[in-house]
Amino acid sequence: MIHMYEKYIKILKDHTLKITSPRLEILKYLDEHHTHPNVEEIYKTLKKKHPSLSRTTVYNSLETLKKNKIIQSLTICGSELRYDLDEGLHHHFLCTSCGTIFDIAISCPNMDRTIYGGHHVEEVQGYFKGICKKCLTTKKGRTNNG
Amino acid sequence: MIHMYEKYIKILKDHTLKITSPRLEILKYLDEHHTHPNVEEIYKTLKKKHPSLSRTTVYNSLETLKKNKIIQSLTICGSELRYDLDEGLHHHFLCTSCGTIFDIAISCPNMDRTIYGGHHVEEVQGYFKGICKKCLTTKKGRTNNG
DNA sequence: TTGTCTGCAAACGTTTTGCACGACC
DNA sequence: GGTCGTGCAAAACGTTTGCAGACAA
Repeated sequence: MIHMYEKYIKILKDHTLKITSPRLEILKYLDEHHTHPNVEEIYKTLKKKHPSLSRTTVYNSLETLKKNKIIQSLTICGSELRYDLDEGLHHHFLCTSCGTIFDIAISCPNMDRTIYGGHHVEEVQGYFKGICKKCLTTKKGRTNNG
Repeated sequence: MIHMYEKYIKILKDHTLKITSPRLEILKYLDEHHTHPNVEEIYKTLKKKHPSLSRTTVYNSLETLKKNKIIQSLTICGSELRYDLDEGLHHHFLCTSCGTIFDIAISCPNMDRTIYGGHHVEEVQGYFKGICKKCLTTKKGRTNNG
């Protein structure tokens, strides 16, 4: 795989963004890890390969990618921002037992409307909290990411 | 009105919580201001009447009320926490032009289910972003709370 | 070469913590 | 008298800013 970054280079080019190492790495990371990581997770992981990487750059790059609608951010329960590839309308489920965040592909007619009660809706985010399937069956009272 | 706090005293009693001045004032404030205020707004307003009030107490009281499902917290776009009386399922619309947060009483069949994809859903939050009715008609490009 | 991106250090705003005092059953 | 709530100060946390030097186009 000589061109493992080709896909991400194309995405950046399509948005007329400059091709930089941090942007490619972050994009690759989010493409390969659909775990809705926060800044710290992204930073720590990429820092291993690229020791010169700074937290500021991670923040900057995420902001740039977000503005270009390549990625999206989400926050559940007022915790830190988490990031996700922006791949169409989907919602998020947070398991309060294991801390995992799942994507939920929900089709809800009311949530697709662009006008609601006279307001023009541009963005929709749905957050669900509860106990995930896995934790329900194992019945282990685990706390966060266990 | 000798007993303007009676309503809030009852709520606290019903939850076997101690009746304290900060709790009553915060509850009263949220009941009278459905503007989804943040901690600073609540603190600054109540501080005028009760100069000895501390920010810590506001945080503590909000946390207690939240744990007892009397109020709920919300955060749109990763900004600070905002608070709201917990009055059944409703969602929130943030106007990116004037910064106002509206309640949206939406009835979406998929969002009322307690089991979704095998996961047990305990809480649902829907966030909508866009331009509100008022800003659409006045067409004034205002930025935040103007 | 020019404008943008990176990376460091410091600042910032929000929230949490540790602790002593005070109120209430 | 013991438990719980309050209020102060300090710390922690996630994020933003200012700036100098590096890099992509």
